[in-house]
Amino acid sequence: MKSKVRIYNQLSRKVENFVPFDTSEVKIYTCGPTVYSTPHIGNFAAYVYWDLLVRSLQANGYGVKRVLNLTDVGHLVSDGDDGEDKLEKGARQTGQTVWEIAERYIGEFQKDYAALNLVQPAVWARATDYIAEDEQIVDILTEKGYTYETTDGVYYDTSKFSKYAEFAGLNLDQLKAGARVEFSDEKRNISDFALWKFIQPDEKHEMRWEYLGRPGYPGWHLECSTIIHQELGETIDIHTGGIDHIPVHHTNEIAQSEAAFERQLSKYWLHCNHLTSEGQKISKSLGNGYSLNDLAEKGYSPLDFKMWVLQGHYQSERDFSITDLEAARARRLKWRNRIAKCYQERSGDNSTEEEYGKILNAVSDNLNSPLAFAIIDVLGDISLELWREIDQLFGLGLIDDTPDISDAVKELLRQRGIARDERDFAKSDQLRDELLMMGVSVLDSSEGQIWQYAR
RNA sequence: GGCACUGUGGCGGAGUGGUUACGCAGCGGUCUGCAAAACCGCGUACACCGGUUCAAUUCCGGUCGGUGCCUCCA
Repeated sequence: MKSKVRIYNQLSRKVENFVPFDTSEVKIYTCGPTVYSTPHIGNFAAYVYWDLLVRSLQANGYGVKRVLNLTDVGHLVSDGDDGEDKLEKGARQTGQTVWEIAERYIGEFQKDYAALNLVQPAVWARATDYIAEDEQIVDILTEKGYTYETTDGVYYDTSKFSKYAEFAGLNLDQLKAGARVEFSDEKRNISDFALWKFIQPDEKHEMRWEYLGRPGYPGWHLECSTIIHQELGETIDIHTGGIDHIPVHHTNEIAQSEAAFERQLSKYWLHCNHLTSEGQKISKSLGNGYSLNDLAEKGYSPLDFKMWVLQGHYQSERDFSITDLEAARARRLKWRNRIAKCYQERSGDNSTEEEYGKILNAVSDNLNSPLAFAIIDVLGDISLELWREIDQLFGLGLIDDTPDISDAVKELLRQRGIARDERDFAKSDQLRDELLMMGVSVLDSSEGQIWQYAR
């Protein structure tokens, strides 16, 4: 009944058998959002994929302790001097404080997170709650000789970390050739990054902490190293994030943590690919991309969107479109109406534990939910029990959204049945319309009436 | 410029050295007061050119195309 879990590991660039340090507590860290704008479908696709990771591990009997961070510290828009802090910018535009901005978007994010029926992490870690620990890590790195100071901050000297380029397969010599941004003259190496930023006397920056005798704030890679160390320890099982994090953010995280603690940061690294939206790249700076709210206005539930996400694979490039969302919605409705059929005891149950095993097998093989869905599609009549397990595995809210119909609706159906038996079609059609208004469609089969959800 | 990924039928999307993926949409049929659903059937996909092989969509090489990262981003 349990399956062998296999996942792609960026470290080896291969699909590997998953062997955790402790099966009762698999430690997972997920890079969370920067909370300065309304999250879009591209952001959420990532959390849907990682939700499937957590659920598939749980379905295979593993205990999971996952930490998800919330980047509520503003960071520069770019690495250059012209950058503006994202949170500070949002605050300036709305007249709110940066703290209010962070609070607002954390609320939005967590609301959508729940609407997508995503498994709650053990810890929601806010970057600003870990400033003292950030400073400790900078101190450790400084003691070990990995840092140097410039006029604008404390930098990490990447030339001191010999395997810096390994993780992403970087060609450091070639980086500069195609770089589109000017780098500070004070940096010793092109790939060096700020661990801590100083706030200049003329600089407006609401979020500030006193460190090294002057006001400043942490660099944007530091919080993940800090939070992992505080909440999960020196080595974790799985680190997840977006594909964009490989060359910079995760590379820097490894450099920080492994230099400071001299232990491997994570055994497995998973990255999801990005979404485009109707042919166009989604990015925060372009401001495109639907929010879950936008989809709701078009009549699609968050779980329709989740269905769409899970119809594809986390490592492939996906293009989101409303047409495809419609296909996902139709498929989900079809599944829900197979559940509705269970309430009506119309058929025998063909499902077995072995069939659930096939589904779990597919998902356990590097999160192949598209294959799992195909198995479900052709399974025929499934018991309510098996639907519960499927629901548990994917978190699609199939059963919650498909309750048995009320006694009042059942009574209307009964009346329609009588009218039809009496060949009073005017009345039966009228009752059918009435039921449809209530979201229930009635079909006449050779064995009598069948009801389904119309939406 | 460097590195990485990718090219499957109308759309989406798995997978495989030789056998139906699957979903949506479409067409035909069964059923039916009508409608719908369900069920059955259909369309003859694997960018191109070579190579390996008894056999390639599936392996190898090349060509062409698409995308991402190197700047915030999942």
